[in-house]
Amino acid sequence: MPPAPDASSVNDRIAARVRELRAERGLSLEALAEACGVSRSMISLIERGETSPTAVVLERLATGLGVMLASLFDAPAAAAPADPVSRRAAQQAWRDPASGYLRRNVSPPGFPSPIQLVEVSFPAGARVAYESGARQTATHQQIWVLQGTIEVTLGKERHRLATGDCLALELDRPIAYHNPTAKPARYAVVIVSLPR
Amino acid sequence: MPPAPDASSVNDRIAARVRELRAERGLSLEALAEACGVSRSMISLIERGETSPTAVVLERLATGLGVMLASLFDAPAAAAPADPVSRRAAQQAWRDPASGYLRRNVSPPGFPSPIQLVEVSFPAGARVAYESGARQTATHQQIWVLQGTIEVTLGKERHRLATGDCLALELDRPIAYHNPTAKPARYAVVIVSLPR
DNA sequence: ATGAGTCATCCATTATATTGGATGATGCCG
DNA sequence: CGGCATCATCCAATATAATGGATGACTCAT
Repeated sequence: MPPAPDASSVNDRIAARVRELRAERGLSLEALAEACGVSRSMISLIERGETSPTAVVLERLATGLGVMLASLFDAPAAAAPADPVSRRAAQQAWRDPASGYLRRNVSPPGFPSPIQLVEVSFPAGARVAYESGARQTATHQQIWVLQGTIEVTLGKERHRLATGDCLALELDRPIAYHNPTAKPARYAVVIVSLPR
Repeated sequence: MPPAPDASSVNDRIAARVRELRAERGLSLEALAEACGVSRSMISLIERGETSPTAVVLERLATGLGVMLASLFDAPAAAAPADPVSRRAAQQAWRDPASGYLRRNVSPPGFPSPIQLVEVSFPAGARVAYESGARQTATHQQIWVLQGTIEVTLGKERHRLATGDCLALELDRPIAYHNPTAKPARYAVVIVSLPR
């Protein structure tokens, strides 16, 4: 196996990650070797990026370190979390001029989280529709009705949701919201975007 | 490297995945070998699960197949989506005998979604605490107060949340909930677990 | 100063990953 | 039918992953 132009990058990524994980757990090479059934010497070589571990060794390391195998290729985490709390008074709200619905972003805006939580107040009779578009990420949503009744149409599937009901979906088709009643409704949308 | 009890599983997972990906792209071993700079023979061995490829080989395969390295370990996709809607009446609720709080699982139970949505009704003065424990996944949460006031203590950080406020966190420390008021509170917990 | 313990790296050996050429099976065409 | 092309697997040689013991650096206690 001749050295490849990218060899140093994947082995170096693994090296940095294993060092990081071992340090976090306060383990010596010996202790980790016992925990995962890979020799001290091999772990040392891996941590210095001087070898390219096989899949079996990777899996053993992951198991011994208590992480998913895929995460051994992850870059180190960034620092300095932002404010984890968003106060209602500071939450950004936006009213759609066409339908009159009010959309409030509930989640703290600067905090690194895969979760986006949105509260929507939806007038009687209101209707709004979105094309989904092609995405590089998988967008998962759950729509939870807090008050009133709405209809959600995903592609050709229509769901009528009463207070407390919840619809889970992956956003891969056009989606439309409708309040078919004479009273306003309120609902929460939980949005999580994941790489495919 | 003696054969490990789990050796066949990771190598077999990779084998199935590479075969699947190559077939989808209609490539011969020769064509794939040229695309990714790994020998035909080696790809054949990998696809039959007869070897454990190193990280450098894995990365080359991923690049040549146009997928993320981590996805080479993926199991084949499951089928048959479940009911995407959960009705309030069918949602499982559970009352904690010690503190009296009521916990309702809002999310549709069988639908494959990374999101878990839970509604909690929390009596006046109630207090509940959890140790976080070591985890193989990163658990992200957002706690949104729907009614009343609660205090959430994450490790040594205490947050007082009023109606409409939202706290985002990663669950990596002990966490405690407290209702310091004379009125009941209600809050939603959005939980997303991601592989590390 | 000396001895013991801990830790990471070096060293020589073994195991196996990785390769390019050879081989056998299959299908197509004249 | 024979010849050719394509394809996956076999084979022997080379490269390197993976190991356990040895070694050197460092810290601490006497």
